[in-house]
Amino acid sequence: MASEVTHGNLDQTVTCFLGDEDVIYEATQIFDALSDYTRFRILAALCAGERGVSDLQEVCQVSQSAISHQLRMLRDRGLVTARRDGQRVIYRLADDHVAMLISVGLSHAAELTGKEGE
Amino acid sequence: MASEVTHGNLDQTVTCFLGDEDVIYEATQIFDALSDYTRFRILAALCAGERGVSDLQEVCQVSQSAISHQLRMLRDRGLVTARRDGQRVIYRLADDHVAMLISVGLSHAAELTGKEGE
DNA sequence: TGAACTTATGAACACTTGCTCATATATTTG
DNA sequence: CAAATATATGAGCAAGTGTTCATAAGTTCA
Repeated sequence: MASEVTHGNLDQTVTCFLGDEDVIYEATQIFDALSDYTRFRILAALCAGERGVSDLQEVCQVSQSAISHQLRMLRDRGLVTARRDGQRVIYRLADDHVAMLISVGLSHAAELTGKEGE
Repeated sequence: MASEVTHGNLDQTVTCFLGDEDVIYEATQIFDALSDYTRFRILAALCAGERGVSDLQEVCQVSQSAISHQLRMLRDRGLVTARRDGQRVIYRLADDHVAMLISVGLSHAAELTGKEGE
């Protein structure tokens, strides 16, 4: 039941940044990246560690081109970084903010869906 | 620095639900609701407590129709509930999952933007 | 160098989104 | 009831999105 997440002064944190357009916009951009099924799966997969493009392609079950386009967007937005390893390109999360949000989002989604991980 | 959020077994939570299409879809829907500037401001405003439509309209600086359309979407997705009070209609968050995500999102956005609330 | 393999990219397209405009519905007051 | 106020809704549209298709670019190996 309920997630293991705790957060002090919730309302304060929110009202604190409510007037700051930049911060709000940045927040919506992060959520936007997480709002697509393919991208969400990419990022969720990367939570467990770095992955090659072909691995991600298999996990997400979409075309190579589709994966590559989405990876580009995630790269452009600074959510993932890439490095080459021979013919392959390995992706990883740029930081753990995203992993945190995915975890929180999944927990709550599970709760709403009535599958609150026993 | 860093947010006050903590979360046990992050990777476990993620990999636990990674195979569950329904849960993943539900998660993307939540993030989608938070990915729009207007909706985000609506929800962030509601974090501080219930608000009437005209209040939200003023906070978000968009037309009455635009606010109403977005509120409908948030209602349809179960993120907010409404009650009538005379001529007015008062909205509030359906649960605190959303407040939590907004809080986490804002904190991280602030950090990325270099405004990590001192 | 030239295949084979892997990833990236550009164009095109169907589909979605968030808004505006006009209008309908609901509530209060005179 | 009629007018005023507050909110909701439907149609329409410009802009954005995620995919596919074709092709380019980078890497390895013979």
